[in-house]
Amino acid sequence: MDTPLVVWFRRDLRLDDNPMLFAAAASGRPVLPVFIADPLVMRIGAAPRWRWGLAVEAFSRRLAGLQQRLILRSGDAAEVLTTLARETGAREVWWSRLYDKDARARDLKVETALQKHGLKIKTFPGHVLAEPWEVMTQAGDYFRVYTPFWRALSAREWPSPTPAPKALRPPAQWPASERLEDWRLEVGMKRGAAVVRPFLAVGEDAALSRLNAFFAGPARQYHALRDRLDLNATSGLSENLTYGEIGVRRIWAVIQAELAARPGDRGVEAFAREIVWREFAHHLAFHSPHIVTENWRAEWNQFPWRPDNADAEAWRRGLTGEPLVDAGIRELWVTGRMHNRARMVTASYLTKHLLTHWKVGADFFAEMLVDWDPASNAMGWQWVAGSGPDAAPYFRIFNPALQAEKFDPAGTYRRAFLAEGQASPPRTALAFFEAVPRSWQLDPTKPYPRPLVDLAAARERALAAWQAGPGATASHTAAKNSRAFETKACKPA
DNA sequence: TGAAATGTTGGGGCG
DNA sequence: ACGCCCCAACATTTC
Repeated sequence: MDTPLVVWFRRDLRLDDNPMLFAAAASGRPVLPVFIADPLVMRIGAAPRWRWGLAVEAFSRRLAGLQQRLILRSGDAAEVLTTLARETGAREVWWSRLYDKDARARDLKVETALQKHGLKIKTFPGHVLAEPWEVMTQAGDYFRVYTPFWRALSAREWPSPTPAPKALRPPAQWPASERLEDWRLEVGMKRGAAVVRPFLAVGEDAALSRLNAFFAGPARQYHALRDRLDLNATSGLSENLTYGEIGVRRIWAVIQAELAARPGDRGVEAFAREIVWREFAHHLAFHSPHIVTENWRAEWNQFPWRPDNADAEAWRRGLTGEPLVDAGIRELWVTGRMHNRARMVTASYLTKHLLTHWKVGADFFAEMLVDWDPASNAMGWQWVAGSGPDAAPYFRIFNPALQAEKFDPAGTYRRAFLAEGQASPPRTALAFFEAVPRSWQLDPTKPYPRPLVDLAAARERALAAWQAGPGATASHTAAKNSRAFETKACKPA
């Protein structure tokens, strides 16, 4: 068999810890790497689409180091792959599996179409540590609560990362490639691209540097400091994981090595739990694909969420008048990302204080986040909203003022992103005004907006809505009632 | 990976 | 010296 293998890259733009590429190298056959600008790439949000292009560019260079190329094509994936196979004589197409609804629907369509043309398909793991069907309850069901999921997953060993291939056999002839610039992936970013670009760490080398820097520094203190908005205590790897510039098995291997050297290290353990939250999101997206578009818990379908509205627009613009909320949103405009704690606070504010549907917020994040991932984004929003997995037996409403006191005690984070009222605002705070559309006519010297809502009153409103709906049927209420009933019924007369 | 209400404790002021 | 009150700080309970 000397026909070339088509290896279709999507969210696995790396050489290291890439089981598909490792197998392709081991096969000894000519390898034809391809990236396709199909609707799943072209129809995502502006920021992730742009960032994906940067990942493709970096990965092309990496392949060039192996005297290889990344063929670029655009169009329907099934058609592109069929054409490419016809042009090159390839009889086999490989890819790394993805698990969210849209990707699976696309991949299934591609598989069917290619098989019709007599092409062989082979798919590989690598995007997650454990395949979604590998971590199940005793009863054979999928986990709906994080802690038992964590216990089940972390108790087991998972495949080691494969090394980067030293060589990849090129095909006898290179098929034509489109030019990345012609895809205009940056077009939706407008003024944002220049502002956000300096905050990115693009490509496999940058990702590995981040991993090393994290374990050389913040990892030890991660358990204590990861929630602090005013410190750089996180790994920043979400941006790279999204496009597969680093593999989770590589990260897991480093975690295990660190834990072997320092058993019970609380910082490293806490980091492992965050990595497993990502696993949880992907597994949920596989087992309950509706999580991306529908309330994960059906009892939330009657909740009086407001559709998109003027308050939500103020939220998107970082103009709610609630300092921590606006700081978070402006961090997103300026850096393309947001600290996880700020994501929770801004999401809680939109869904509770502004009583706006989580999908409005999830859509905005999908447009803006360079680390946007359908599974993580959906799970995160639904978790905060209350309609998702791992719900607490009470209505979780973050108080932005209290969260600011706890996680930004000196106001450093807020000052970093809120220019108004500062004599000489930091660059990051001013950058927000360069990133947003001019048509908004924002001006850093104008006064900071007054609060959109009274926190206490908005809290009461949300609480009342919950008690009238999901809270009335929540399991804890039922359990409490039945306990009370039992007590009465069982008490001797 | 919540917040507020409620309960407990202990120190200090003061009669 | 003592009891009482107040309140902050912390812990626990409740939603």
